[in-house]
Amino acid sequence: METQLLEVFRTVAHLGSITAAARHLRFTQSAVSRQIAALEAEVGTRLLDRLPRGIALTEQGRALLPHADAVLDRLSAARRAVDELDRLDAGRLRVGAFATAVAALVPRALAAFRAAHPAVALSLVEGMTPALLDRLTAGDADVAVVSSAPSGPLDDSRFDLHHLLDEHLLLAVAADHPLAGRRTVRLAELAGESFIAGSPHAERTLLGDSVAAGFRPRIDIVAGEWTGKLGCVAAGLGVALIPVLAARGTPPDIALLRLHPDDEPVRRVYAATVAGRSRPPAVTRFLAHLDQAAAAFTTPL
Amino acid sequence: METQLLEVFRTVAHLGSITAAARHLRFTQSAVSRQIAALEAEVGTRLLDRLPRGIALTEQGRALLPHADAVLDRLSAARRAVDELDRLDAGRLRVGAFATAVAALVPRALAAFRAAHPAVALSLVEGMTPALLDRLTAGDADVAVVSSAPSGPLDDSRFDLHHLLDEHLLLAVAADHPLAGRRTVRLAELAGESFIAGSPHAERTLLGDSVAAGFRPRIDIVAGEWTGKLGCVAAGLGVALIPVLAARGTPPDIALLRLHPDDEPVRRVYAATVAGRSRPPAVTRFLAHLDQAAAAFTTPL
DNA sequence: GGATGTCATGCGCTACTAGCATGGCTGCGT
DNA sequence: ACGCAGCCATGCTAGTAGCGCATGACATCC
Repeated sequence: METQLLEVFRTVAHLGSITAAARHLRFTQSAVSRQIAALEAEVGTRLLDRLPRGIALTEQGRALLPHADAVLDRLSAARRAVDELDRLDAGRLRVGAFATAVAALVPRALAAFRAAHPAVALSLVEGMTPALLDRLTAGDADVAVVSSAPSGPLDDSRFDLHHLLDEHLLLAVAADHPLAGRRTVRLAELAGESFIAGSPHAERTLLGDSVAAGFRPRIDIVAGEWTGKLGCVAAGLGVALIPVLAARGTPPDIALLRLHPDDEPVRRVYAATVAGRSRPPAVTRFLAHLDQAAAAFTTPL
Repeated sequence: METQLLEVFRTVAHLGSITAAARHLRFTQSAVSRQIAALEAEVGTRLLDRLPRGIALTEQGRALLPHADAVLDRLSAARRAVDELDRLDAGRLRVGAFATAVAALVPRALAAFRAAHPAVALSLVEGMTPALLDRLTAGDADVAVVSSAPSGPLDDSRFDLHHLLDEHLLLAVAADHPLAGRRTVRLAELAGESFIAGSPHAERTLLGDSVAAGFRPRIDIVAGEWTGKLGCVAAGLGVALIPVLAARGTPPDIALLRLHPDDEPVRRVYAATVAGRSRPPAVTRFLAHLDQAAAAFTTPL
């Protein structure tokens, strides 16, 4: 029972005439007549009584009509559903992101996205890069904002990596620190400084890469949150490295210096999607907003 | 969006593979591949991600799938509905019949019909022949059991008349009446009898036709119901004509005589349906039961 | 690294279906 | 009362859509 036959049948039933239905559907009368005949042959019964003036539904025709209506209505609903998805008038977007990205980059992109496509349901999960990638492959997230270092290159061929930005590291020092007036600084100059880091083991901190190059920071204070680190820095307890992405709204008692390019560990930030799978429209669109948000973090310094 | 495409799409989605779906649907892989491509072209989006091992639904595919399921399910429901109607596993039968037919003929036919097709909803309306025919044309009844005389020939070309029987008239006399032992009687012999009839005007009674032939019955008692008439007859108040159809379960104090064929007014009983319209399956089947029931009223005398 | 699975696609053929024309039928209007 | 106009069915023809048979590209598994 092809839908066109049902469409024709519905029109004929509604207009009460094969000829009228043919005109309405831009067919010839013969075509419609034959389509009705085909439908009747398929269901094995007469659906219409041919009267001298038009047609009338038989019992079976009356039984079929509401089903035909329902089928055709659902069909257009199906089309609408897919179209809405394409036009981002519906659907969802499940984003995963690592902690620092949730500080500003991802929220800004999400805000811009929601302003443009308010009908799309958003969700955001913070997590570590490996966990985020697991979510991706499990189908629990549509896109994950992840970073490459220090956990090693994540060029796993199972993911499409859309490069967003290279995250620069800033050195936070107290506003009255001798280095506070400088624009850039070299690691070597910091040999005597006390570092406030996320882990007592230098290898697991933002300086992990530099350790291999021979630089061993002195870590006296361990703090997990950026706000805590900055508080220690402001109090003159030491210096800290913070990624640009986390350096939003730095208080005035803190000065931020850029590291010399040669000393800077490379932390590449990507938006990852599952390789081989086509990106849902919401993801494609969201990537553009991510790009825009990322641009705001690469130019200012 | 033709239903075959949806069927193919559903199978592919369910089996996770175009090749598997092709096997399942008895198509070649190329055919299925092309049908999916056609569906995708029609909705304007990719519905499947082609993976090295089978396929996976895209966001749009996931959105379409439940609709496809619903459409196909409804489609088979439609087919079932029509089939049930044809097999008399559903539907309704609305019968109209004149008063005497409701006494026994129609109830017996209905009972037999219901025994054979319990799923069909039955309804029965009693009425006069013209009103019944109006119900038919108005579409409020499916079949009407009507009688031709005395209201004149009803060969209106708007109806298909299925002849059921010629209703014979019986003369009811008291068991101790002089005529009680006879098998047949002529009208001329009844000139002196007192008639119990439905109307004081002989023209409007069952003898209406005979009036034209010169027979004028003496009507002393008017009774509308057959039971009332028979009561009067049994009490020796007179004689009465009753149609065979109403002579069911006659009490023992009544004797029934047949009129001489030449004196008998012809009352032809038909099952009428609207001309030009195909008969619903229930009606066709019911006519057979009516024929059977009618046979029981023609043979016994 | 060959073998085997996946899906896409060019090619030829068939079969469906649309249009055109005609014919039969019925009811309307003159 | 009779022709006419409208309705639907159908024989015929042409275009095309869709199938199967190949083959090709690609990735995985043994």
